[in-house]
Amino acid sequence: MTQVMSIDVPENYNPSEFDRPSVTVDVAIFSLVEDDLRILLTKRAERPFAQYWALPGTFVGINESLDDAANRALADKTGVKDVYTEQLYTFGAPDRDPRTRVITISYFALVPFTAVKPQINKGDSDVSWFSVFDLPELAFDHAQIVEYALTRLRYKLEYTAVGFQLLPDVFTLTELQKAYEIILSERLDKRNFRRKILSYGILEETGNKKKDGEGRPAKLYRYRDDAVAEVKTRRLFP
Amino acid sequence: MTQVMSIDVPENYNPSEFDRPSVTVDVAIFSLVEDDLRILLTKRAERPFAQYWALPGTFVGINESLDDAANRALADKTGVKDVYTEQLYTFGAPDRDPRTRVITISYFALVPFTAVKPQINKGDSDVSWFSVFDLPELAFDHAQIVEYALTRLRYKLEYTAVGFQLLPDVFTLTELQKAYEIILSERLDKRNFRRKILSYGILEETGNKKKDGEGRPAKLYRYRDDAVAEVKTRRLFP
DNA sequence: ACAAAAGTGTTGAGAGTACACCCATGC
DNA sequence: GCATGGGTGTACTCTCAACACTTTTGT
Repeated sequence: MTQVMSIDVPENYNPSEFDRPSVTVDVAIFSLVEDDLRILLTKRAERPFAQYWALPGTFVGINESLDDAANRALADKTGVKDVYTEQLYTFGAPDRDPRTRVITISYFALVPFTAVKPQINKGDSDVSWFSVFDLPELAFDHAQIVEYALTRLRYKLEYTAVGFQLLPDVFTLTELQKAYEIILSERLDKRNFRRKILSYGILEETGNKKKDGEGRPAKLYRYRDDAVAEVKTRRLFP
Repeated sequence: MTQVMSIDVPENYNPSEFDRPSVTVDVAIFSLVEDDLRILLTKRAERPFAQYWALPGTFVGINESLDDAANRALADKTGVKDVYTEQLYTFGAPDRDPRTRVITISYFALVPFTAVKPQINKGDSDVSWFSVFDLPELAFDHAQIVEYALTRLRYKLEYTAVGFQLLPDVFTLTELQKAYEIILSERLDKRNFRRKILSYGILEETGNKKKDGEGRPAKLYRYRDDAVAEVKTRRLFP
């Protein structure tokens, strides 16, 4: 059924020795939706993958950097660019994809929900947000990747202010605290939280106040332009 | 000059879209030699690489896990197995290797120098230890990988007791402290160091004492068997 | 007895945690 | 004027850093 054509390969071609693995990137795209930490999953149209949700991913182009591939996968599903992404870990167990050998470099991305326009592209039958606390069964080893991504996200919150990447451009400290509480699944003390976040020195007041809803209007903050670079340089570990 | 043969490929084959990158692992192998932190480098016999030292590395076999490939590269150069290895980061800039597209998953390894028997294997013209504080010019982006590996190693020392991986099976606390001081390039307080290391609870006394040299004999310690697993689970971050 | 390295405790500073009340606004 | 969420300070605990003398052995 599959039609074929011929190409030239070196005389000493030996599939078992020189076959190359496929290389993909898979991106755990986090966002805050309705007071819940959610992740964007896709379902492929073709069998035999129609039954499992999977992380958005793509093959790495032959002249494309890994970061570019990750950002392309991200933009393809969400329409957003210029958000926080970071390489996580590379998964390469020989049998992780039953079809063929695939090595995948995992990334995580933090996107403000207000910026997202989920898109169903060619090859996908569906794209949807799922709570990380109530995930469906995932394809391949993607459950492991999500767990790793979530652990890393929580860890980063402890010693950086990366949380604001999930919020709109301007936000109140209460909104930021709520984001942290959702991700860490624990209550935080308001005074201690504010002291800690402000001590990082990466937020600045806009001078404006939020005046919807009830109660006293809250000061609006934005993060300094150089905050992203600063957070990224503190990656290390793992 | 190159002879060719033909194989079948799918009809829709499109080199620019489906060509696969090569995938390698490169290993930063650290050891302590003569009160210095050193790293094992190789020089390839073939031109045009005869002029640069490079990290030991290898292609990832089509049915081989990434960890297995890293350990194979390690055993190939040093003869050691079962030492501490950990995946670091994956480097994939399109032009990092001028010959062809190569994505490399970097690892670091900590080996006790007493266990190493450096070996010159096929393809190598030379294998040698170099101080990480005085490196020659390296091939590709290997200088960047070494810098990353060293940063990670130092970071891990701050919150784990991974340093004993560089020492023989049994060692004194003074020897362990010296290892830390060399890696971190700073003096440490003896009492604070001992309190901190022992508080991890991963060392145990052997009951023996070291009786060479002068002065009071020092207690010998070993690390608990489960210490490696414990250190590994604390990887995360970056 | 002396040289040489091992071993051991206490104090002070700073970071992190727990905790309760007043303030500005809309209705 | 009251309901709603915003904003603020202090005391306690624990971790980390600084610091000097005694002990055990070989010669």
